[in-house]
Amino acid sequence: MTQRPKVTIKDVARAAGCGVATASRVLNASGPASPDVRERVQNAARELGFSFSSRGRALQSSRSMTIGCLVPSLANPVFAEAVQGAQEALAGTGYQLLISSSNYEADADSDAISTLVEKEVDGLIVTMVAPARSSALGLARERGIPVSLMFHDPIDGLPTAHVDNFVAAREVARRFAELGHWQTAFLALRFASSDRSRNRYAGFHAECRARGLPDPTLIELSEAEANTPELLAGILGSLNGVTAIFASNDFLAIGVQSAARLMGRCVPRDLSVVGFDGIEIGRLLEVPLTTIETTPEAMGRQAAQSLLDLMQGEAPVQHPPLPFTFRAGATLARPGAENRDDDQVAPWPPSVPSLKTDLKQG
Amino acid sequence: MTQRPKVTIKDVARAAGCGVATASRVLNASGPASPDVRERVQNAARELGFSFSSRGRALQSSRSMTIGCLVPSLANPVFAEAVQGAQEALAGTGYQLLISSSNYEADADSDAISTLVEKEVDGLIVTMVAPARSSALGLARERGIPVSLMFHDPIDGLPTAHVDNFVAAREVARRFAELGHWQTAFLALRFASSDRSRNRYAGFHAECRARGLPDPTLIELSEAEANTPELLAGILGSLNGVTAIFASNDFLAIGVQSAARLMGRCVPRDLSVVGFDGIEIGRLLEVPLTTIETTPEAMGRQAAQSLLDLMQGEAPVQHPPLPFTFRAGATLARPGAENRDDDQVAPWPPSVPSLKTDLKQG
DNA sequence: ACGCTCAATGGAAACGTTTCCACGCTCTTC
DNA sequence: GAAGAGCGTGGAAACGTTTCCATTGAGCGT
Repeated sequence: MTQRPKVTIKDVARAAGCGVATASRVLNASGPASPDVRERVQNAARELGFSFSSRGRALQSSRSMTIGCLVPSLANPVFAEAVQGAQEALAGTGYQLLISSSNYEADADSDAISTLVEKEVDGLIVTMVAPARSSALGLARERGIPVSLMFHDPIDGLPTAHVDNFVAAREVARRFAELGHWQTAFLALRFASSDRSRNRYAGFHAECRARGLPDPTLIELSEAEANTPELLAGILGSLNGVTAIFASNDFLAIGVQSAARLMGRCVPRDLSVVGFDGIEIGRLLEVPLTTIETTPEAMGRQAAQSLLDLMQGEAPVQHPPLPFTFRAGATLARPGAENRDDDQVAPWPPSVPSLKTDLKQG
Repeated sequence: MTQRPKVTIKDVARAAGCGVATASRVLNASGPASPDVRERVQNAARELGFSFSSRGRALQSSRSMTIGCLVPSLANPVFAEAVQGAQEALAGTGYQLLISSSNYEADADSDAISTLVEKEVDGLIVTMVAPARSSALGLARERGIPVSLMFHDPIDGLPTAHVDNFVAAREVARRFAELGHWQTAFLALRFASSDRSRNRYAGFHAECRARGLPDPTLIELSEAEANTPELLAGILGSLNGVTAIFASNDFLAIGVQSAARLMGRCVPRDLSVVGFDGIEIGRLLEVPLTTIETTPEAMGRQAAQSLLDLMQGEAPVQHPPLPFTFRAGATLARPGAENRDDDQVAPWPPSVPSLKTDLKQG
């Protein structure tokens, strides 16, 4: 409780009977010093309980040893794990993570970037709504702050740690098709603000097309719909003829399972469901979730490592996408024969044809 | 990309043809200034793209506008949500969160605290292995750094945002007893390093005693056992006569469900399970999890608010525990009649009697 | 013995800000 | 008309470090 005034390097120097320059050299092992004075300085520092002020250091060295990290929300375990991964990669390097979250709002994440830049972080690890269009991010880059992305597709000079959503989604379409599913749907939560979700839809859509399947129905859910099985059941009920659903994340997929149960439809006999992300819990369900398994922690680690490289002055290098695996689970099966009969909705209209411009080029 | 040199307040002052003091006053609206010079300074600042250096500011004001936050791991959604809550409470105050995680290791969290203190954070929000015994935390307090805790029980002068684990666990015992359960077990994951888990066991144990039930069997799982349904099933198989299990968190409880399924035992008919935390996913399971629902986000928010108050110089005030609710779910029922018969294990020995010293005083 | 080299050392500037203080000016007031 | 009040202003110190540079003294070769 004794609010003793902060002990500075001057105090140490005085106690050791030498100049501050010498004290600094000794404590940093950054220059010559006689054994004698070295000893005195170290003793003094120990006795006074000296520790460097990173404020003074930051000012003088113009490095804050701090990295800004922006994600949509830590309440989403995918991002939380990524941050954890970044954090682990940074442990031992002396860098600390300054975090910020945007709640999936484009304005908020611009503000957040600006704030982090004003805090003079030495680098940025970012997942945001629209990194390519963010002027705040552009400003940061102009100021020479190294930036690495997570979860996004590569953008010009910005290394990104990502999984290939487009390709992964095509894999899902392939599995659906091979089992004989015909009419499918894609469930999205924040389609407008998530390029991940859009890329997944794009890949899914592309592969369906390529195989001559009708375009998948795109369904954008509100938060309320996603979290309320009853509402979700209502929506699923309106999908006549759809035998397989690709949910843009595992939570949604699990929600679909429970909604289906509510409707008295059996997964996977009456309805197949595939998720995305591969969260742990999906494996433990009574009917384990079929999903694309990704490694958010590895993504965070890679993003942090790329950033470290960048900060070392290396040229930006884009790593290949991180691997994903198709986790078989038990929510995917051939469509039940009875569903084929009431298949009267003939030419399924493409749901979001204008989306093409945003699509990833495979 | 133009690595233009940082523009400082001196540049602004020069451009506006005034002294730095005046420029500072104008830009901070912290003192008098004529409309004329105010105008000139603001224009200059805008044109030069000036923004304050928080380094210089921090050094001068001896406030870093940064708060250190230590949690065991962001991969645990309970902590991630708490951090998110803290973050939200801090949004708009100008404070940023510097995060660190210890991976549930006592040494790591001492190191982390030291690092955060050296970074000269203005305050600390902490969940650690043993806050009462941590010398690093003591050091931080000696230096006059305000500290608030999350998830822990109150300790002398430290405000903590918490839920009353002891009382909540007694509630679980009460429910078990009322339904006629006799032999119960408590499943813990990191018993040694989690006072939360110990308090839950203590409350559970105390209420069982108070009702004349045999002491619950305490089972400490390894990470591997917790995450592998097969191993978990083996352990459950050895629990003769136990009809109800209280798991120290929801993940464990869900694991028990799937292990039980593996063993051909039906939840809740053959085995009742109750979890703790109230994670969202538990609600969406085919058999919704019965659990104690807590509000980690609110905990984070409260911890942040307490810290803000502390930093304003207010005396530490301990808020009452945050509310929890018993979420009914569907994994708890009367014990099946058949289990009562093979009830031959007579006097159940108290499993961890020496634990008493750690118990919370109700 | 003298000058040279080189290691050890400390003073002082610099980093970018805020704030104290003193100075000068204008406007009021007796 | 002079004194005082009060506002606007800028110089300079301070925050804690690192680093440049000059100074000192010892050791060494001739």
